[in-house]
Amino acid sequence: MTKPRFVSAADVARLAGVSRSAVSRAYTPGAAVSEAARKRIHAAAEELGYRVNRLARTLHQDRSDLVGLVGGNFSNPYIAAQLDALSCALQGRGLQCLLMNTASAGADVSEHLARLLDYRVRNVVLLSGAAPDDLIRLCAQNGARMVLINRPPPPEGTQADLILADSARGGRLAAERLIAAGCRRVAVVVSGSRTTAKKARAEAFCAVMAARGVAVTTWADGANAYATGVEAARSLLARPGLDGIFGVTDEIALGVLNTARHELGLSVPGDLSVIGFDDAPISEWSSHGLTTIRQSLDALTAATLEAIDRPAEAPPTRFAVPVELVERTTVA
Amino acid sequence: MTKPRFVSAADVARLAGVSRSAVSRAYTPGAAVSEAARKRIHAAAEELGYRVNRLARTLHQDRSDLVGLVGGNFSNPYIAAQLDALSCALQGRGLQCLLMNTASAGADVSEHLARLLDYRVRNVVLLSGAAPDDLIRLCAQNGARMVLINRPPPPEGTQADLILADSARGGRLAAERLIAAGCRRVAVVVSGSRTTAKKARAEAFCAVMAARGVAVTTWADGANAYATGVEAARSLLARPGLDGIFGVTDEIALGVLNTARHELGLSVPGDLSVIGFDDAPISEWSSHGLTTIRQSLDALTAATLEAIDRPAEAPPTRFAVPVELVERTTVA
DNA sequence: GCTGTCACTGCACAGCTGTGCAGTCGGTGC
DNA sequence: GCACCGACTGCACAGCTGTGCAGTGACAGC
Repeated sequence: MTKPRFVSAADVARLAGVSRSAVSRAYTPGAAVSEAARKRIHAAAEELGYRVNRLARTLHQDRSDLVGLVGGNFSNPYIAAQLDALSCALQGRGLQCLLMNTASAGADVSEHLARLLDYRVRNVVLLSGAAPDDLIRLCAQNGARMVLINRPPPPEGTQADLILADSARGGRLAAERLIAAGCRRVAVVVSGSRTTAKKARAEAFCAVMAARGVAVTTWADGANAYATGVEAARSLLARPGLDGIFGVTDEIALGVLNTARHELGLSVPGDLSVIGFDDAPISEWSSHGLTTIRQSLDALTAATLEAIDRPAEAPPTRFAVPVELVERTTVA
Repeated sequence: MTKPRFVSAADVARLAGVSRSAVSRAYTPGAAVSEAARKRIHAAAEELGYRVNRLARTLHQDRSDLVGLVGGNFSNPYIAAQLDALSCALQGRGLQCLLMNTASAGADVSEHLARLLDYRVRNVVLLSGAAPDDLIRLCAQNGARMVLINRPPPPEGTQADLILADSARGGRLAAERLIAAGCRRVAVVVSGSRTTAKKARAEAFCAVMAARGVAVTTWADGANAYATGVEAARSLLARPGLDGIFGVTDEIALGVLNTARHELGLSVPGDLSVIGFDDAPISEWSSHGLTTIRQSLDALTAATLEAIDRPAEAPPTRFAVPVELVERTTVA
């Protein structure tokens, strides 16, 4: 038995008794093929299980149908929701998603990411993690438009679309809400590897608090993960005094919330108010009811699509994703 | 300004003053190139931002480096965890993940899935959703090995590796645990679109209950989602009587759990015991503490890798993923 | 100086598709 | 019968890479 191979247009042409060009044309809308030939070709293709090789087709065009989706931890609830929404939307546009998990890259994230270019992706979308400068350069040199979601803006003059939730406004909303709840000693929890977006959320929060004369403790350590929130809560709440905590991410905030409630026996929002940022699907669950700053997933997805639709040579743009306070039950 | 294009080996050859073959060889380990030429070529490539085009390279080989990952809802916590682990593992093997979200396909899931073959994926891995017969045939005809994770086994004789958690044993473990807790009137919640795996979990559960003379109510409706658990709980617990519920998936079980506790004011496990299946990361969170049947993610990932490593012409295999009871706090 | 060896090097082709261009063939109008 | 037109059709090449094969040059051995 011969080793199974992919069926090619030549195989179909042989079976249908036409030239290979005819096969190609039978799959190109608007191309000149007789109805009879098209029917014979489709029948032969069906029999053999033929599918047009998009890889070879890409050689002819200047861009492929592939979009590189880069993320660090796809099990983060908000990232997962983004991934779900984005992959749906992209496929609706006839594009395919090439996934890239940076967690598997050891030291050389940069080399790992560059591998996306090996597949001639037409776009690279960064959902999390930083964008190494050489990757941005590489994308520009190859005409692959790059989209950064809530990532630090690249150095001046480099090509990359930015999609940014209004972190500063979000941070202010969170601060004002805690103040309205009567909090007088608060903390903000950021992950150690703080992206600009997360830093901006924290800084805007601190600025408002400073203006109102409220003392802020900053906890910055660990990954952007649930465990970080747990650790932060244990450490920050070891001694009483704190009455409000802002988790710079829902996942962190949920770690804080659960630890406060179930491990330390605090009443939220009775003893402590907790507020997050993102509005991940699970934040709404009745086990959490997390008050949080929502960055609209729809707006974020729409902006990404718009950025991707722009031609490769168009100048980079900046999209603003609106932010709003979602009242639930973790703030007094 | 000319339209930016991908840099090709010819461009590099021109700049480095060598033939295009030399460029190709400079990126092929073990090929005959002088050290001097290799250095010049790498320098030129670096300057231009050249990357080997894997799409074109694939034309020469009989398989690509692409693995198709198919799922229905990537924001399901367990699916997301699978995706995270799998993408990491595959990339460690030098393979890339082509994502396929079946949620974006309307009626023609089959056509949507077949599009994966357009990219000459070397494997198709189904994380959720059913495998249409024609897709299985298509994969076989093109020599792309197919891997089904907890999916219904395809018709006799078709080529597909099966990775199956021991659903029956899991269902039995769940039943026995509820019986040990003293439950006398129980329910099982399955989604409407029940896969064989989920059906098998429910059936094994029911069989044990029947053998012990315990009445079982079956709730089968809606998607495999949190909302299904919520609805089921509202409906099933409208009148008192039930003292144990088995959610065929952690996400469903969490919907039941949260609704019982926070909406209906029941004490779990005081008034009601709840048990799930999967052991998703969030089940462990102190806000839930869900007792559940764990299907080892490590074993599942390892089995998938093993299946993928097998040559295309090797006969299909069946991998068993062990299952174990994880005791937490939702069963008396 | 001649020959053989060895390390490279480049040509040419394969691998699969899309497409410009020229050619075929039937049909129509006169 | 002839010119013309329109609808197809196939050839040949482009697009990018990997590789067999022949060729080139240096160099050692005699």
